[in-house]
Amino acid sequence: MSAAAKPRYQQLKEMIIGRISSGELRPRDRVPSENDLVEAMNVSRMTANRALRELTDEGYVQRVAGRGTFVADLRARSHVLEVQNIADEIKRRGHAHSCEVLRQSRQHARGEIARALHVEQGIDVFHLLLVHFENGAPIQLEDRHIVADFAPDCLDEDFSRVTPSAYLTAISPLQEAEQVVRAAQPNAAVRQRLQMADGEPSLVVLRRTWSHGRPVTFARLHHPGGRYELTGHYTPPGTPKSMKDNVVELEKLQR
Amino acid sequence: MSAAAKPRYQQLKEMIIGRISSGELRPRDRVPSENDLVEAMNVSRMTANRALRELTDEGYVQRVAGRGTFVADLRARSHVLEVQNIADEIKRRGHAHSCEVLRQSRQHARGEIARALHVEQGIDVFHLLLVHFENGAPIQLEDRHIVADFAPDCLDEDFSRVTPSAYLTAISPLQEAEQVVRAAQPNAAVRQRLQMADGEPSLVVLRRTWSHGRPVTFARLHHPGGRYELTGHYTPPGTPKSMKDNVVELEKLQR
DNA sequence: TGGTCTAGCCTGTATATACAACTTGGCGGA
DNA sequence: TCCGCCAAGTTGTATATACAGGCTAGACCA
Repeated sequence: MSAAAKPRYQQLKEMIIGRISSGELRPRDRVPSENDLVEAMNVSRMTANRALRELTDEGYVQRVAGRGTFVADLRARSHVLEVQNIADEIKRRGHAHSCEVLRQSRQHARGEIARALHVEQGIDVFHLLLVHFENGAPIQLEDRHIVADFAPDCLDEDFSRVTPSAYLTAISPLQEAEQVVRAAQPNAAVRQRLQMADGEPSLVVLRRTWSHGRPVTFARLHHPGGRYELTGHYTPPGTPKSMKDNVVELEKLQR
Repeated sequence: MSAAAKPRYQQLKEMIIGRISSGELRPRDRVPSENDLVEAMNVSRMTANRALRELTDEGYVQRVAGRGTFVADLRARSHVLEVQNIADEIKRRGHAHSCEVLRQSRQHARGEIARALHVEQGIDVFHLLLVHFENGAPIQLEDRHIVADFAPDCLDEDFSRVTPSAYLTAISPLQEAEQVVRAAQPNAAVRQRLQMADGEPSLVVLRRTWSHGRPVTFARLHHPGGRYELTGHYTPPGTPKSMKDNVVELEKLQR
């Protein structure tokens, strides 16, 4: 295994990402300044600057000239995850989110679930089934399996208060995600849970999430086609900040 | 308008992006080396290095120690656009792409189209309607409007050979894109064009694309729910390249 | 002719230094 | 007390310099 000497700026970045991931540094906490790093890590200021600047570009921290460097809000880097947390999305629209837990149990992984999570048949997994409501109307049926040893206390959690997504990212930051979006005809159970009209299609998102190099959770998210849509916005890298502000303006106009 | 002095590394980046956008520099062409820029632009090598390094991070160029800096293949930066070009996506799967042009006309923008493109009612736009086939099966109905003065020679183009997406990015690189994904029941016309079964839902992507700060095209892309799905993969920024290779492995395993 | 080796160019990284602009807190004067 | 101003700390940028390591073409030798 190549323990090849990594560049020092990369070492600095990984050290800081590690302290954020571990929870030692929390959003809005102060990150060591360039001069702190110069003294503590015995590097030049340009090297410290490069590390912090790249972390800024990557969304981990925010920097303000004259004030310092701070851990970014999770929201600020949510573009990586897009629709990560339905509750946040609903609140962002200024609506009320509520949630009903239908199932919260321990199971043995079988078939599709075992394959999706890359685990042996029969390994312990938790199964969650819950419905999310926006202003009282069902908007998402979340059918999620979680590798048991990743979240041992999963059965004790009250998921009507904290969404599984928020719970999981609190345990360990999501590192990779893969998702598939498709349109489908819901079966009777899904249609009933989501109070969907006859013939109304559903938008299904299958999402698998990795942490520390292994899949830890696999979710099937069903949404009523008439009440839900996925939105995305792409800005190419390298766009000066001033132009990005214009884009936000355009988005507002669109609404 | 603030002609505020931009940083010199940013000026360098924009100069090079401009030369790529204009077609003066084409994929695989050589980009001026750091020392070239030092002499030609009268900057220090570190400044030239920063400009080229950031262009590398952003996918515009590729650098090889000992050889030089080269314009990246368009494919290499496609992650920004995701499903940008259906033809490329089909070819990547090793399948045959073909396309039938149903309409290619000049119109006056009205209602929804005018609003989506941020133009006055009655402004000239081009309307394209075409069906894309994967191995002979219809996979996408593309209903696209293009601001006329952005692509004046649009009516002369043979879109059965070059997709509108490729045509548009050749005129000027896409700068921002916004998209909405929803599941819907197709109307009879769409269902017939895509040879969809009764009751089969469609996956609809609405995509609006900006260039130079203004919307230039608005597309409605209908797909048969049973034959098409959107996939996405997210890796957090700052992941060392070695780990990204692992992710690719996982993707392959998944297939 | 064919193989080897080296000079020269290129990127990648690291350091020391400098100046500008911004923010905050505290000091001092009105 | 309140206002203004300045010093210290911080980021943002730019330069000059240095060394390591990859790559290539052409010189050189057998």
